[in-house]
Amino acid sequence: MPLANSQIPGKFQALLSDRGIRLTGQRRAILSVIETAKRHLDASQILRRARKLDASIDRSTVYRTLGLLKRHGLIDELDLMHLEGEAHYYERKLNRDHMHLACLRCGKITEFASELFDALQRQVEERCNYRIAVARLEIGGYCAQCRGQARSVENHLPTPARHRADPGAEPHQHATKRTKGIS
Amino acid sequence: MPLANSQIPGKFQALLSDRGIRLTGQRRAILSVIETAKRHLDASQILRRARKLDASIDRSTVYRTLGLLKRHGLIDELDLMHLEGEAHYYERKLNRDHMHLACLRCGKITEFASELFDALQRQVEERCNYRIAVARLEIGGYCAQCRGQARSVENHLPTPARHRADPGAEPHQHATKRTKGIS
DNA sequence: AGGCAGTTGCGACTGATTCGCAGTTCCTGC
DNA sequence: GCAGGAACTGCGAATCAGTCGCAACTGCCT
Repeated sequence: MPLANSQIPGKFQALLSDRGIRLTGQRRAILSVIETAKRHLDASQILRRARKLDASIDRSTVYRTLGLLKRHGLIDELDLMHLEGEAHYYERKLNRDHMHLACLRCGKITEFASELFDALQRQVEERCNYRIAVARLEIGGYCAQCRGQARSVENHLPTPARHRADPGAEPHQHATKRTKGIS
Repeated sequence: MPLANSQIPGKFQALLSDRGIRLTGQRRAILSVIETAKRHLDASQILRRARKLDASIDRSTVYRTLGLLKRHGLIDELDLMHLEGEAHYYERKLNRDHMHLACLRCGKITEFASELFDALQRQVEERCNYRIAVARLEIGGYCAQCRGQARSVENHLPTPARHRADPGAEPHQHATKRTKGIS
């Protein structure tokens, strides 16, 4: 789910075999699912789609392949503020680091890249004497559309009103719900 | 585990009762554990410590209280790059937002606040028309100490060396190991 | 002091992810 | 092309974090 869709299909395969990693049918299927995804997918969604290409693929293979790609820095793992469940989401790593904004009300995910973010990373490397491998900036908040609508957006805001009990717990969902569970 | 230890003990209690939230013994115990923690704790560690104050406290109470504090914006939830397991870590929210650097080799966590980070958040609010509630910037990389030592830090780096199989999977641990599992 | 809404402990449950193992397959060297 | 072995896979069971329903309990307001 890149900002610019500048990915050469099959690039993953080339990269992996260049590194002496075996290319199996299952891996090819999983890679192609990730490479062609138009939105962030979690492991169970990747499994479901990969099975359309190779019905025998197993859950563990998906997890093992995701681990492999992660270790090789080809994909990024996201939490997307855990808007629904604890699953992780994956996207192919792009040239440009970007952050993810998750609307706590509607669940919409927005991506945003910025020179300031790049500069911040350079500052960290310098000032903290760090070599950055992955930088994950995830923001939870309220999008313009949701702020436009009525209803309490008061959570997280410094509203020291008396006798106001626990604010609403769950985020509303006008975004697409997905079927849960893997396999 | 704040940058500056400028927390007034009992502040949480006051804040909660100000908001009409009932202060039970269990909550007091959990709050005090979080307020006095010198490092990031996950739910099971919080439970273990809270039980020293009130032996009857249950796992679910810890989770429910953490949820409460989160919703009220009194604590932040962190992943710390999932260096060990999938548990979340918690820290009391401070005035100043800061990022967390996790060394992928030794597991050390470093905190860092920066005007650039603040500026970046302002930019996001403006350019994306967003109201930010939580901003979580987590960085995985290699600290100076670990880079000083030998051994492959090549993961994640663009090293298209031929015939190099899967890079080492697990991060080494010279940081304190913890016992896993809750209750 | 009394009452009850808000909390709690318990035990069962779910969903995500991992693991050991035995069978299979890709890739290399011949 | 083909054999051999390391790398990979599917399977089933296990683990682990976190959640839930329910009946008993208790702060806190009046």
